[in-house]
Amino acid sequence: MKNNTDSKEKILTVASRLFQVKGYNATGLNEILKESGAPKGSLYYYFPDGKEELALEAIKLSSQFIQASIQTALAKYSNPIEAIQYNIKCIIESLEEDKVQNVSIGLLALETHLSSEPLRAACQEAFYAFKNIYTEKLIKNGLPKEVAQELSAVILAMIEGAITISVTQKNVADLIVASKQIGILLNHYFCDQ
Amino acid sequence: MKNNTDSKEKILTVASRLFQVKGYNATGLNEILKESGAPKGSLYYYFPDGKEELALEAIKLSSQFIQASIQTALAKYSNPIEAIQYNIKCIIESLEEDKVQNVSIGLLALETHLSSEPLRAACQEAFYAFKNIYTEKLIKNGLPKEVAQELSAVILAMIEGAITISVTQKNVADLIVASKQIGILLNHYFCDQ
DNA sequence: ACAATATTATAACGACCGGTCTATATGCAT
DNA sequence: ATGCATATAGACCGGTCGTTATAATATTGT
Repeated sequence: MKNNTDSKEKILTVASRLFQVKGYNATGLNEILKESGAPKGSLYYYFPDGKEELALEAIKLSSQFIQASIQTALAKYSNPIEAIQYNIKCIIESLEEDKVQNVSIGLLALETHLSSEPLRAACQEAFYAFKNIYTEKLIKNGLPKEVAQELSAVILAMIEGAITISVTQKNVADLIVASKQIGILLNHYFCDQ
Repeated sequence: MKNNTDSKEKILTVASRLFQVKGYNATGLNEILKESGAPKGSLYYYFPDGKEELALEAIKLSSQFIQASIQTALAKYSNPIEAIQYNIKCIIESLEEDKVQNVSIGLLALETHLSSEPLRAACQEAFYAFKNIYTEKLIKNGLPKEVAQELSAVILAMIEGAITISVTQKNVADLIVASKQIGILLNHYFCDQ
């Protein structure tokens, strides 16, 4: 029998967004159901292990969207500095439109790393995947692998941190500064080659 | 009547730690009371506006401790690069001892920025204060004010982001890398003077 | 049409939540 | 000792939480 309804997808889509924006602990299952219009029986039918299982799949879905965003942005320019700065520009635009969706899993990572090993591991994997996209872009432009890996760790950390501070301050100033300084730091590596 | 017991302080100290580590929404008042040994009546006696008021004071207390840590670390060396790297080294040591306490308010900031304006504003103020400590160190070492402000925004973002990723990965590799690259970035500014 | 499977629907449950309230205890000054 | 102000103690409340259970309904294939 084929799945002919959308309940699973609706639940997952709403959960993915709410978990990213409000966090795991501040998002209730009833809230997800209300917003998705799905029946409660379906939630446990599709996610029999409950909230944690739903969150695990939501993190994976979020990670895929974020990866796609990073990839799309990085593909816009062959120059890695421009590409990464464009990637940050896209994040800035999202935040300015009050869309905190699919730009960060930082909140989920911070709130679950001690309370749920499966969720921590999923966030770790997501961060690893994000870093890898930056790494590949840098390698493709001539940086040695170890340097590329270091720099992508720095880029991701700076973006995550700048998002945290920017949403708190309700302005994107720190992301703009981060973008500029990432450019200066990367320039140091590329122009010294 | 003099306060001859420590209930207010105990509540606040436990709350400060638990809110930082587990977050606001995952920490229940009954948990704070249990751990602090304080009576529930005292909680509402000292914090009549409830959980949010407690969290507000907890954020301020956390901020003071973090500021003190940054200041102590930065005072260890006159050279700002060494000082900031020492500051990060202290954070690394805390994380390695499984002490996520008084190193970051990132979790609190991310989970409350949309749900509580007083808490968001308190976190904003805290971030501003942290940045200011770095800014002053950089100015004292000859950087123009605007540059110093940009760089401290970057330093704080990188530290916050690297903490997020490090606790998720359960290793401090990204903080170590962040420390090194902050050195390289700052070197670019100081050696170009 | 029927059987098997998938999905829905929803009441109920125990646990926990933040907050309220009132009686009592404590501390201090007179 | 008494009275007043401060602080404690803990029962209670209505609400929400995540989960379970079960019956009903929908869907699909033969």
